[in-house]
Formats: sequence, structure tokens, C-alpha cells
Amino acid sequence: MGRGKIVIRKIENLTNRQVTFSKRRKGLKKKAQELSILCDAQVGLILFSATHKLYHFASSSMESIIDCYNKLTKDHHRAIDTTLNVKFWQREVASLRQQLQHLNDSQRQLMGQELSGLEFTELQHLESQLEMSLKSIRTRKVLVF
Amino acid sequence: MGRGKIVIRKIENLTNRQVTFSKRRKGLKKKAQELSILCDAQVGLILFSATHKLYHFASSSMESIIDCYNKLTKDHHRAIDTTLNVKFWQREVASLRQQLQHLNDSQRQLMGQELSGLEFTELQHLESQLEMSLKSIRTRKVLVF
DNA sequence: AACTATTTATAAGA
DNA sequence: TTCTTATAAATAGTT
Repeated sequence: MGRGKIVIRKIENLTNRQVTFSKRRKGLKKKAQELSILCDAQVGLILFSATHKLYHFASSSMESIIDCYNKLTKDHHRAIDTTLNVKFWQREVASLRQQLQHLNDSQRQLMGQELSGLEFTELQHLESQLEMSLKSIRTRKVLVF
Repeated sequence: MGRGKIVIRKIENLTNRQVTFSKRRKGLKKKAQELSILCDAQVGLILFSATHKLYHFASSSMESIIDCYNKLTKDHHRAIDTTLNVKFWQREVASLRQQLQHLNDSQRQLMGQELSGLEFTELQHLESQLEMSLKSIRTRKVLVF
């Protein structure tokens, strides 16, 4: 639709390409806007020039249009994935913290601290464990000396 | 551009609106495609009909176009937040695992295992620690008995 | 940035 | 829906 017919392929002349981009970009935006009004549709249009400059048009908020698009395509899953990912690591942290807590408690007992919760038999078991430990250590000392 | 001029406002007749939507949607897509080819531009077009049906066109991947759009608008921060969130929990896990490793190692030593890495003075220190532990435990045993 | 000859898109009709 | 076609609109090449 101009002085001559053109074939649709990359315009090699930089100036022509920029001029055409500018003209057709305006045209495209106008048509997008008209369509949204005439047909009560939501339209989101994103353009990047060859020089990576951003142009965009949205009949409502681009946010919500992209969100809707994502909801209807796989992107949604990625968002869920990220959330699940966070949840996974949080569970991991909770579990590790619990393990640490247990280890800390038993370590304390091995060091003779916080024995007040223990029954006689537990104390006896702890005692014999420590006696065995001492035996190993003394044996080892002789070797190292 | 038709048999008559129209004003740009919502077409009230449902059938006409649907027909116009269908025609102009095709036209818009064609122009978007032409623009992307002629001018070596990236184009992303998202359409929702009044009945919430999705139509879309992208010169490359819609994904990457939306990503670029987000990078140049505030959405990007939200994505970074989620990533950082995951990273935060991953670091937390790594740190807790290291703590667990250390605790495990020292626990083993308190139990007389894996002493081969220890020097004489370290063994001596461990021995006196265990002797103190035993003393506490024996005192406690008397109380509980 | 304006102009304008042409091409293209499309409104209305079939 | 699809095709046709008269007409409006977009735009390629020019100034």
C-alpha cells in the first residue's frame, strides 16, 4: 500500500528500515487499539526495534494481560515451580534444624551437661558409652605418643 | 476501509463484532509479522476476545519477548525476588549442613570413633572432657538412684 | 516531516 | 463462515 508493491523481507537500507519501522509501528498500534475498542477485546502488544528499543501498547494493563497469557500457557507452571522450589528448601531447612537440635542435645549429654531429663538407665547407658570412649582414646594416645 | 466508514466504538451487534474481530485479528497478526520481518524487530502480540479466548503471535518466542519486557519494567524485580528467595534458602541449607557435619564429627570423637586425625594434645583434651562428663553423670546417678 | 500514487485492509452485502 | 467488492485506510517512494 504505497507507491509500489514490496516483498516482505528485511529492508537492507538502514534509514528506510527505521522509517518503515516508525510508520508501521504507529499503524500497528492504531489497529491494535481499534480492535480492542470495536470488539471489546484485550490487546497487548510488545515491540523491540532492531536496536532493542522497547515500544508497547496495551488496551488495559500489560501486567494483567501477560498474567492471563501466562495462566493459559506453561509459564504458570514455572511460577508454581519457583514457589514449590522455595517450599522445598524451607522444608529442607526445617528438617536440618531439627537434626541439629537433636545432635546438640545428645552432644550436651556426652559432655555431661543437661542431664536432668534422664532416667537412671539412660544415665547408665551414657556412662558406659563414655567409658568406652575413654578406652579408645587412651589406646589411641599410646599409639600417638 | 470498507464499503463505508465506521466510527471506532464497540460494535453492539454480537455477530458483527465477532466477524470484525476475526477479520481484524488476522489483519493485525499479518501486520505484526510483516513489521517484524521488514524491520528486523521482535514483536509479541496477545489478544483476548470478549469471550476470553486467547490468540497470540510472536516473531520469536513469546517467553523471551515477555522476559525482555519484564526486564525493562518493574516486573523484573519480582522475578529476582523469587530467585533470591530460593538462593537464600539454599545458602541456609548449605550452612546448616556444614554445622551438622561439624557436630557429627565432634560427636564421633566424643564416642571414641574416628580419632585417627587427632594429635596427642587434642586426644588429651578429649580425654579430660570425657572424664569431666563421667564425673557429672556419676554424681547425677547418685541423685536419681 | 509531508505528500500522494498505490496497495492493502476491510465493511457491508451475498 | 466464506467470498466478493466498493471503499477507506495504510504506506512506499518521493520531496
